[in-house]
Amino acid sequence: MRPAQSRGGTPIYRQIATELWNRIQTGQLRPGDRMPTENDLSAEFAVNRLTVRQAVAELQQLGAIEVRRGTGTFVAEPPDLVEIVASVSRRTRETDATQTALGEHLHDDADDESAPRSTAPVRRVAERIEFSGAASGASGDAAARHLSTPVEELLHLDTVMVQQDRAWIVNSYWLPRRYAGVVDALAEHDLVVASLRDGLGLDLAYRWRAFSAAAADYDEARLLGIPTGGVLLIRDGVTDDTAGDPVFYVRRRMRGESAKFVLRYGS
Amino acid sequence: MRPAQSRGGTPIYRQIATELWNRIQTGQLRPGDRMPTENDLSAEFAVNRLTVRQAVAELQQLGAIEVRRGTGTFVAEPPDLVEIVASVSRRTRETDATQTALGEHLHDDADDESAPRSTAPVRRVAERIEFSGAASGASGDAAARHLSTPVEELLHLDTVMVQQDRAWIVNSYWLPRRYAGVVDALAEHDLVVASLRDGLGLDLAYRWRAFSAAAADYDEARLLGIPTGGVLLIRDGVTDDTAGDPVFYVRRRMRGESAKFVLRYGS
DNA sequence: AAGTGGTCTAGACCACAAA
DNA sequence: TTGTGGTCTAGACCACTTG
Repeated sequence: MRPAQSRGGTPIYRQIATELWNRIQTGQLRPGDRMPTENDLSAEFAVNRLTVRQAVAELQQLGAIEVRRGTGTFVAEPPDLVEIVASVSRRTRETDATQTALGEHLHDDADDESAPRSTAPVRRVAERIEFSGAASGASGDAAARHLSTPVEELLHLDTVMVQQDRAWIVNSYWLPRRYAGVVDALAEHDLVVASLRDGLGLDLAYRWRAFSAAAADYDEARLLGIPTGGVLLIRDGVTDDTAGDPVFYVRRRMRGESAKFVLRYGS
Repeated sequence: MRPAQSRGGTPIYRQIATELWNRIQTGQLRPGDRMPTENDLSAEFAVNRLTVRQAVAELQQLGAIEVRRGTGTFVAEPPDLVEIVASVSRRTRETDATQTALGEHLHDDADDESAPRSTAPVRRVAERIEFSGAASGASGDAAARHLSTPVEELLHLDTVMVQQDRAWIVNSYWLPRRYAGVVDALAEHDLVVASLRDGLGLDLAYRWRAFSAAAADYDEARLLGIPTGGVLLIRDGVTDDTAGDPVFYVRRRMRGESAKFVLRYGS
C-alpha cells in the first residue's frame, strides 16, 4: 500500500486512516488485535512517522482503536454498554395516538435505574462546593436561568457515580440556598425521592428532563477518565416541589459509548 | 506567557491550550472574536508552530474554537440549539410515584417534534439501498438482532433531514422485506403513523426508544457536515405492529451540540 | 499579492511498560 | 534493556480566502 502524494487531493494521513478503518470494518483486524506499530506503518506507507500519527489520532478520536503508551495500539473492543431502562406502557389506541402512560422511572433516583445493570454501582461524593461569588462560569449561569434564581443564591454540588472502580457518571446539582438541607441528602445517597419526602417533608416532581451530547471539557474528561473532547451523553433537568417552585437543576454527564437511556414500551 | 519546558510535566501544547481555554472561559476572548494566528501564538509562547497547532486542534475538538482555512481562527459561537420537545403530564401523587402520562409525542414522525423549532425542516431522501448480501457491517447486524430477522431479509433506507440548507438529522431504517410498502411511505414523508395506518392499514406502536451518544464515523461526518469524530446524539428504537411483530428498526443521528430531546412535565 | 491554516519531512529526545 | 507511543523542533511547500 503506497498512497500517492496528496497533491491537492485526499491527504495521505486520511488515506492511511481510511485504509486502516477498512481493515477494521472488514474484519481483517478484529477487536483486541494489535495494530502495526507507528514505525511499521511509517515503513509500510513510506511516510514520516508524524503523518502516521495523524492517521492514528483520527482513528482514536473515532473510537476505533485504543492506544496504550509504551505497549502498543489495539483495535478497540466494543464498549460494554450500560442500559438505563424505563418501562412505559404501550400507547392506547382508542384515542388518537396521544396518550401514553409511563410506569416506574423517570425519577431522579438512579437506584431505580438499575434494572438490567451487571453490577450495582457504588456512589461516592467527589466534591462539595458552595457557590457564593458571581464568577461561576457558563454552567452556573445556565443553572441560575433554569431555576430563575440569581447565581449568588445557589449552592453547587458535584457527585461522581463509580462502577467497577471506574468513574461512570458525573452529576452536578444547583439548588437555592433555602434548600441547603437537600444537599446533605444528595451527598449521602444522591436524590432518592422517597427519602427526601420522609426526611425533609419535601415532595418533588419533574419539571423537565432532556438528553443531549457534547464533547468533554478538561474537567469532565479528568473526572470521567476519558480524553479531552471525548463524547459525553448528557441528561439535565429541573425538579420542583408541589408548589411548582424549582428545587434543583441537575446535569448528568456520562461516557457516550457506554451508557444508553432506554424507554421500553410494555405490551 | 512563556511556559517552561514540559520535562515530564504537563506538555507545552496543553499548557497553551488551557491558557487559551481560560481566556475564553473568563471572557477575555468572546464568541466571534478572532484568535491570534498560529504564527502569533508561536511567537508569543516561543514554541514551534506545530506545537501551537496541537493546542489549537485540542480546543477545536472541544468545540471552543472554529477554524476557517485561509481566514483565521475564531472563538466558537454557542450553537443554536434545536429542542425537540415532548409534553408529559405530571406524576400523579396518589399512587406511589409510579404513574405518569405522556401526551402527544414519542411518535416517530418528526413532524410532531417541531414544537419550538425556528423553521420547519425540509426532509429529503438521500439514499435508498436494498440489502441482500450478508456483508452489511455492524449496524446491519445490530438491526437484524433488534428485529430478530436475518440481515439478508432486511431492506435498508437512509434519509437526511435538512434544516436551513444544512444536514440536521441522518436517519437509517431497516425493515423486513414484507414491509417493502413502508419504504415508499418513508421515502415520501418519513414515518407518519397516521398516513401509514390510513394508506397501508398498518397500525404501529413503539417497542422501545433509546438515547445514546457516539463519535461520528466517516460516513456520518460527511453526511452531517461535521468533522470526523465529532459528537453525535443518537436515538434509536424498534416500532412494531399491533400483533407485536417488529416493523422496523430506526437509528437517528444528529449533531450533539445542536439538538436536545426534552421531556416536559405539565402542571 | 499577502496572509491564513493544512500537510509533510527528517531528526531528536523523552516517558512509559514489559521482558 | 528494549520497544512502544508522546512531545518538540526547524523548515518547507501547499491550498484557500481576502484584498
